[in-house]
Amino acid sequence: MAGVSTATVSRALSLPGKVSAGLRARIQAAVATLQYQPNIAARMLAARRSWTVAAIVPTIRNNVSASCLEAIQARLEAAGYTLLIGVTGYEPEREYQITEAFLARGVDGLIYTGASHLPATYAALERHHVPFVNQCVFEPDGPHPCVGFDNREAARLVVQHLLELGHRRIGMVASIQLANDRAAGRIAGVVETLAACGDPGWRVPIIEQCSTIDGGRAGLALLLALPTPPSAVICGNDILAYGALFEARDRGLRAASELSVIGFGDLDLSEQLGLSTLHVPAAEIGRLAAEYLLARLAGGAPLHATRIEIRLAARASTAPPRALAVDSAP
Amino acid sequence: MAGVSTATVSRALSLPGKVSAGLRARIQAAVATLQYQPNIAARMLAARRSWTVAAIVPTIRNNVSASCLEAIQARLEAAGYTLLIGVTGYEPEREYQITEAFLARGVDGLIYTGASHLPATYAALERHHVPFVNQCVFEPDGPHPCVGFDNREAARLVVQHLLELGHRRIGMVASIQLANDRAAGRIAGVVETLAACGDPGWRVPIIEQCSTIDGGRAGLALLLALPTPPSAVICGNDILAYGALFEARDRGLRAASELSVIGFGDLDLSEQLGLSTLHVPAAEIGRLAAEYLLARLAGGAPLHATRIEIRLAARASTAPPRALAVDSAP
DNA sequence: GCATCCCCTGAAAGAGCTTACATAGGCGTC
DNA sequence: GACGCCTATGTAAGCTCTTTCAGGGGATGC
Repeated sequence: MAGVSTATVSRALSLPGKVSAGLRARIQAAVATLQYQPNIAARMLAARRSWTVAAIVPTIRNNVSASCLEAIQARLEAAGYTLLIGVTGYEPEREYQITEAFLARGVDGLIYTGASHLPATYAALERHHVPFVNQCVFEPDGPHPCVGFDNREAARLVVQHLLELGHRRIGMVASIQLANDRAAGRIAGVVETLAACGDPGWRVPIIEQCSTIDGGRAGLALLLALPTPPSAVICGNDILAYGALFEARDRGLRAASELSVIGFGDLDLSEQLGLSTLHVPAAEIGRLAAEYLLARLAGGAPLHATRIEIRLAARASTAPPRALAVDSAP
Repeated sequence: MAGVSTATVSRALSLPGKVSAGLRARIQAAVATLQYQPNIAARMLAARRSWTVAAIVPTIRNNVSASCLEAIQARLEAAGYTLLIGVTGYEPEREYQITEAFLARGVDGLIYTGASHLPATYAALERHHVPFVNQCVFEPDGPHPCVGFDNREAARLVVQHLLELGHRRIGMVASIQLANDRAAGRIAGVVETLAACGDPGWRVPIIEQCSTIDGGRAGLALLLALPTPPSAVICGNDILAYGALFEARDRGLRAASELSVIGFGDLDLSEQLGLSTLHVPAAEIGRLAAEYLLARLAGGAPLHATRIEIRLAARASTAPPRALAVDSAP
């Protein structure tokens, strides 16, 4: 209709700079009147490029994941890419299957959460020569590109907050650390910091639970049943912390001075519930992860590891333990 | 490698029944040793079928959406389809763009939330002859297939619950009804039911707010600033209800007898927060929406409209209003 | 004024699969 | 025993784009 070859149309659409202005206008007019839309399958086949990137996350049931995904999507779309989302449910085997499925679909890049993936997953990535990035972890010395923060260091911040408030008997309700390096990092951070700066006589009790409200409740219940229950509880994430908070409330432990609870992640509701927590800038992580991949896809060699600043959001759920609070009264 | 033609391989892979057992085994062995993976782009191009279905939702920031999506994904995967997710942020124009993008990608079917979409969106769907279904609405007489419940009827259930508790002064914090037929349906249901069964002297105040915690807080604040503030507040969804609950708490309105709040949706946290709400079986809706599409894709003519049963979850946030509570005391 | 070079465009060859159609056996039937 | 039909497999023609390569035409330089 524009009186040109298909080659020129193809160029006008994907490399507008390579076609003269007159032709480009004619082609665009024709495209508009014909409502022409390129067949993406044919484009993928011919160009060996899908303009598709996949993000594989353990869950979409929390705002941190959602923010992350939204940020990734926004950045990717601006660059003309489509986002595919995979949800593993924290199962490495499932993650591998999803990886294979996406690779078969010809995704141009992948974004993972955490750095601990099945060897088969890494092998598949290697075999297809597809770039990827691990988000929510920071391992500058590791072999894989990443965007995030050091979970041990984050845990240290949390512990120090509690130590400064005067807590000595500190417990933890962690999420299952098997196949979850972020959970493992947080546990390690708590243990290390307490070993270095805490009461030498205190062996920190750690309960691993599924990341649900009920998991948090059960975890706290177990901690409170100990002969010497802790005065402060660190939770592996905010969902567990909500559970702990609700369980404490139901047991009549209302004030933070009776039991301090601190979380990890800073979900939307955490501020409203007065939960002290480690704030994670999810949207920024997502955006930078997408940025990394786009740079790779454009042929660049972006920074291997990007560090994200985190900060502690101290709120009402943490306070000096009762004994101290009394001591320090005038 | 198996000594057969590509046609036979293709058949062995997609229509195993049409190939003899011996060859099938030979081919599968070859596939395994070569780690052969079909090129999906080529398959899409040749078969004019992408084995991809898209779900377009307003947001993924709540558990109802997430449950829905997970259920859709599970059902689709079982049938060999891949799910593409689009997020509109409640913007019809964006929804249209996403639709066009997915259509260009050759999706085989689409799942929408609600039934009010831009004419351009419906036109695009029509033009491509792609089947779709609207979930979370039930309009047996409407022109479009749907899986869900009648939002008016649901609102009626909520109003009746409050009326039965003895509330007469009922207000509403709704989500923005522009371009959101579910919000509009709920508002209409509240107004109608109250007009029919409520106090004739009471004109129900309705505040529309964005579906956020802060929206809920602001909405409640406005209602409480009225000359005759309501004794019970219906919220368009649970997020708004959380906001209302927090605002009420911060104002010292602790008991449901001072101010009853009821939501819509029944998110994970609602039970913990003691929020009365209309329970929506999100996973079932998602599963059935996927089921509908799969049936269409298989050439069938499934039910045009599927009704989902809903129920009211009465919890601590609703109670008889104070005056009545006192009256009914012995 | 002619040669050189560069820019723009077109022709044509794939990219890797599916599927309609052709073909070759195998079997049942009369 | 021959004919016909059915099933299993092969042949080859697409599906719709991208991209290499070649060529034409205009501008530039000497």
